[in-house]
Amino acid sequence: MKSLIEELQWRGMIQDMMPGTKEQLEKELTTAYIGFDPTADSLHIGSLVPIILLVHFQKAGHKPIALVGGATGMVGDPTGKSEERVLLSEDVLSKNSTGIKAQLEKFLDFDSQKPNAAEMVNNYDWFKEISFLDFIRDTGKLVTVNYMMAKDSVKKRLESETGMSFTEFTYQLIQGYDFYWLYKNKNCKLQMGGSDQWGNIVTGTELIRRKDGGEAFAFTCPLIKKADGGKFGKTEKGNVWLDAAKTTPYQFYQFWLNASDNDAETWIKIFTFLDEPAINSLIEEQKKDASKRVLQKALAKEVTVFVHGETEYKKAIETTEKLFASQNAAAEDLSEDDLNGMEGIVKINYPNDKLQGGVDVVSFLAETGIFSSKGEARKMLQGGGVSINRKRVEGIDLKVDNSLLLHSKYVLVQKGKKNYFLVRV
RNA sequence: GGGCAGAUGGCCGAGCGGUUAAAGGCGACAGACUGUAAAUCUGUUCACGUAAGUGUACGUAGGUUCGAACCCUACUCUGCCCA
Repeated sequence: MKSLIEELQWRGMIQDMMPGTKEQLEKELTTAYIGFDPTADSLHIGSLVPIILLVHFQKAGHKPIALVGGATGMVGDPTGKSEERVLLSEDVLSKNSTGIKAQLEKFLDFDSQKPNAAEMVNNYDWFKEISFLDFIRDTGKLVTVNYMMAKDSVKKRLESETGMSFTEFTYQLIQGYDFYWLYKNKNCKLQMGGSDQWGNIVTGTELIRRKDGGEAFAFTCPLIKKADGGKFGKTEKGNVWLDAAKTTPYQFYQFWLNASDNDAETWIKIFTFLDEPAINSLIEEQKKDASKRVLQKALAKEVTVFVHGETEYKKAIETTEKLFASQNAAAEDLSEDDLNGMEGIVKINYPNDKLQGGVDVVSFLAETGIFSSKGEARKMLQGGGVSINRKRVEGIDLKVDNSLLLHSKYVLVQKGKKNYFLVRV
């Protein structure tokens, strides 16, 4: 049986680790925390890694704490940012914190009967009590500016054109204090986070040592990137969210299914709970015939089920199969139920009477909102990027009228290969 | 308070009186190829318009000029240096 750390190492989820972390975890039930930034009212898949880390942690019998950064969010983490951040208002922050809290509750076990029940905290709760003077006397005094300036996140900004405000400079102290507070009040001895958080985390362990002579531990996981160096978790529509209202389960499923071969191999270890033999055999299979995309399918399945549940996953699969499995099949073969039952693709209503006399494609595409203007629709048509009922629209002279209706009710429009729209008249 | 430098399209970055809706790159979108990959190649990329074109746009406000992203003035913001 592998230890938790060994398991995470095999999955490629550990970048840096403080000495003694493994021993601490083997010694006793340990409490650990990860912070989540309330920069939006929903988490996106970038936050999935820390969530999964917490789940692994809890599964291994330790106690996870999810910290929502109500206070730190007010300051703004300068890490990885080349420019000063715009401050969020208190309203927005509290709304975001609430949204994030609700999502986290789905993934961790908060059953307070258990000794390792998960807990959720908001650092605003303790920071609101602390006065500025108290903070600089009790905490600021313990850390030298020299120490703080040596951090990468600070160094980079000092060298940059835009500089850095005092507010952001203090960020690491605020986050460091969080760790100290949790150590003191919740016996939390471990902080995890993305590797960009290393500097902030270490400030925390230093504070614990200097304020209290205590010993605390930390490890970080690598930041996820695509193999081609692109940003992870972005699609043509922007972020991939965990909230089904923002990113439908179908779109969510598609995101993972579209992972490149290289990415799929890395990601399946990180984002799923499949064990080593299972993953290895999938990788084997993938190597034999990459075109089957077994890795992508397994990855997409596991993650979709984890986030949205079995039922939504099944619907996503159904829609996927209808749209992609038999791509040569005529759109006319899709039954009315098929069309209507496709969850997650964009559905648009269009007034029937407009169609009676026939509408030119360009206006049709613009008026349905599939394209934001006629000019844009035309450009895409001329580039050959639009299909109606699975047939490429050649030229821009096509009239859309009743004869194109499937089941006298629907028009299936594709923008590019993967973006489907169902227009109902 | 004083001096210096700078502010250009989603980002980076050229332009320094007319041929500039503004080179080049990145990113994004689409096409070809394929496996709903990756890499590569091609096209598009301010808005509206079939087009000709029109409207906006080079920090903000004025000015000089037939004509200004480009020259002048003031202001705002940012960085650097000095006090």
